[in-house]
Amino acid sequence: MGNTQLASVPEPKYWHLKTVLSEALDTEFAVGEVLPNERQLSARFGVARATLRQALEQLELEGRLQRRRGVGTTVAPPRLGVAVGTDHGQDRPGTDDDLWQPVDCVDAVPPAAVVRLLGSGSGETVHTVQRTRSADGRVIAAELLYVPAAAVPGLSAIEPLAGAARARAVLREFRRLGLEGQDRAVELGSAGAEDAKQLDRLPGAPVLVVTTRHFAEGRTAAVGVATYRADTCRLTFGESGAVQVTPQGPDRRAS
Amino acid sequence: MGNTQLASVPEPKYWHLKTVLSEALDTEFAVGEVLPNERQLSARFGVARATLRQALEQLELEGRLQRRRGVGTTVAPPRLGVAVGTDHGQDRPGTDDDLWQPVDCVDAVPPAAVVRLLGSGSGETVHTVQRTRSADGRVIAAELLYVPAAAVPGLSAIEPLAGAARARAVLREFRRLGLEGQDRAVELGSAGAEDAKQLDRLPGAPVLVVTTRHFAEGRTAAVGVATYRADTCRLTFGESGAVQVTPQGPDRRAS
DNA sequence: AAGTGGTCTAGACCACTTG
DNA sequence: AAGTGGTCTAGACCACTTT
Repeated sequence: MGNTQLASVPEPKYWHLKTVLSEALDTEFAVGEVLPNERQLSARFGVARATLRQALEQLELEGRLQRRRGVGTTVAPPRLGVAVGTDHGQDRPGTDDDLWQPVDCVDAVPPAAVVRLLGSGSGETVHTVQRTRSADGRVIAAELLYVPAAAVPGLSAIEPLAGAARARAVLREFRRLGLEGQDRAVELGSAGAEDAKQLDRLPGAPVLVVTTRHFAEGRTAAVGVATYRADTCRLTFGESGAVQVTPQGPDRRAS
Repeated sequence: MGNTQLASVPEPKYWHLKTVLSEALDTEFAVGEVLPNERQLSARFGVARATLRQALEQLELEGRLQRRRGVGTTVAPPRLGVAVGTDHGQDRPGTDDDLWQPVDCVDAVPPAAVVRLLGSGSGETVHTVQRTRSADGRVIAAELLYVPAAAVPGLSAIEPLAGAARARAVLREFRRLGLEGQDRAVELGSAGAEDAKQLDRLPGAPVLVVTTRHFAEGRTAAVGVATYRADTCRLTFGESGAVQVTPQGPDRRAS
């Protein structure tokens, strides 16, 4: 006998490292400060660079760090609380708020999963509006809003429009509908190539995928698929008045 | 000249691998089926095992795969849609629904972030109720519900209780309050050691952290921090009637 | 005991940003 | 050109589950 605790809990190195770094971040670093580079850190802690990276990846996933190739690793600010309006006028597509910035609009046949949600025909093309949402001058979310042509009949006449102008036109028509409600789902995903570019992240970066169904006239009038940067965003589902963009950190359980 | 596309887009191997595997999963495998082991797969694709693992990790993050040490890698079923009630009677702690299963209850001083949300004193101990939520016989979420002693004054008399019985007592008292509303935030996190055990995952596994503020008598009466398995869960925020446990996959953008 | 995924190493090269 | 993080390799050993 002698050692009961030491051998019986072979905590992975990267896990222990993460804990140590996490505490150091709380006490010895300020937001925005750059950490020593990975080679220096791995040497200092006496581990391989891959192991050190495993710890950094976790901390980045938790929104504690921000890493940029060619630049370095910096201490991330607390996550931004972004309101994903539940039934306030807020999120109704087409409203003049500039939460969302129209980018483009094409007609295409949506992915099978979206077709299923729309309940429309399988080969049908729908207006696909591309929008981005920004905060503090940075893009934090990219959305594809799928609006079946049947839902906005007034549009065919304005055909010639393209790009952002076209997107605005579709949204304007869409706004004419009396929206009856929305329906949301949130899940974890990883950024595709296009999303990654818009979010200024590498492909595969973790994102929170918010799928919204917009109801009008008893049917699903549109489906939105928004991808939020999971590293920098905390999605808030208000209800109690406060239309907040609360920047206060919510919680982190004992590590 | 000659090659413009080939050299200009040096897509990472693991990314390409992920795409190939993803398509194979759609066409050649059934849910629950076990894949060849990592050494075989890496050999078959002519890459190092670490590279293969990078692709598998992403697919697991997206809920397409499930890996268990000592067992193997299997094709995951579509994510489970779990309702995170917005203001339906549903989620009121203490209701007899068995969405949540009381596990334990201790009095302790909560993490700083929770203290901030509660607006209570800093050194104050609060009733900390531990609950788990299951679906299909598996635990999908673990929650710590922080209830300040001041909010449930009727409890001190029943002191001797402990464990799950104590938890039920606190919830019963809490239910007596007239809840006025809730407030939620969702963000990405990684499972701590205790959470991981309850969720049957390894520490560091990705989780969706749902922070709920319960309002009563014009104050924050309790704060819940729930961690949902991000690999298997899709959180739904109903509003349109349907109290669903929709098991249909919502979407996945073109890879 | 055998087979699986999980951790770790030491090194190499690449893509990107910045002076 | 120098410095950063990102990708990739080939191998080793460990922890866990199943037989």
